[in-house]
Amino acid sequence: MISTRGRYALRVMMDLAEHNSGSYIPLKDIASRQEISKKYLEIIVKDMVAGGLISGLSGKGGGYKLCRNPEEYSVGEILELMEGPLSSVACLAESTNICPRKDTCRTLTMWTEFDNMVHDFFFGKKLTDLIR
Amino acid sequence: MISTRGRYALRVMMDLAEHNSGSYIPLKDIASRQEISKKYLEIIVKDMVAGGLISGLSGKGGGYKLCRNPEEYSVGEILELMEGPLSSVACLAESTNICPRKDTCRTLTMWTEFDNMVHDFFFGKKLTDLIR
DNA sequence: ATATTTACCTATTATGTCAATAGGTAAATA
DNA sequence: TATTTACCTATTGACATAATAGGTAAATAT
Repeated sequence: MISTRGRYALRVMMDLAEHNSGSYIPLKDIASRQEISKKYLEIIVKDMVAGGLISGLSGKGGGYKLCRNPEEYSVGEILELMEGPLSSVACLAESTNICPRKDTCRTLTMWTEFDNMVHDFFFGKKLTDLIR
Repeated sequence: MISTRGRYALRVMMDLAEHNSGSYIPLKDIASRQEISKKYLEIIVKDMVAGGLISGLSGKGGGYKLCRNPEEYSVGEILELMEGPLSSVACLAESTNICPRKDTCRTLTMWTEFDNMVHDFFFGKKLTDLIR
């Protein structure tokens, strides 16, 4: 299930896309518009900067802004950055995580098929599709 | 992400389907074939009985067996019983959980569309599709 | 220069879930 | 009556979630 990390990140991205004037938007403004604790958003937004989704600038006139055009962001990349791999099962989440049952597993095909479907769905959806 | 509860339940169901002679199969046998802790399986299997997936009989000659033909079980109902609602977000998991933002939420359509896709996928897959 | 604004950093906390383990009771059969 | 089996209650360690708290560094306006 998608947690607040992913959901709030999407809302921050939508907020930034709607106020995409080129200047930086203070987190204070985003937090008050979205009615989310600013302190908690700080943690989330920090990861979004580290992940290359947005850029931050300190000081007066500072804040956050998008790094690219809104249509160039997929929902999938935002969710995956915040939530980790969008995998249905642990053994498909990381290549290092090798299951001893993988050669005989009767469900692996199903999980793989499912994960591909999920991937296509979320990476096909763009940030602009949400704003409409 | 699907936990051991759902994954182990699927394996128990597949095991029962493959040894579906009409008689009861002791959990001891299932646990040793599947190489899963019998003690842990007890918890899982108890919920499967309570949920009407399988029936249990105590005493000698007892154990567990399917209530229906294998092709009459969908993967979705097994997973949903063990994992709870297969919802992507909390506000779609239970009808009692009403979000104050539901009338203005820009992502609700996406989550609904996604959940429908997931539902169709897992309820379309039958237990017999896994055994093949 | 200095005050102000803002991002950024580290730490802590309460609550809950996951994946088990442990030991016992009740039921059914040989 | 002994044995086998399901079924029941309780506990545990590890981890994740959703925050809160207080401080530091950077950039700008005056």
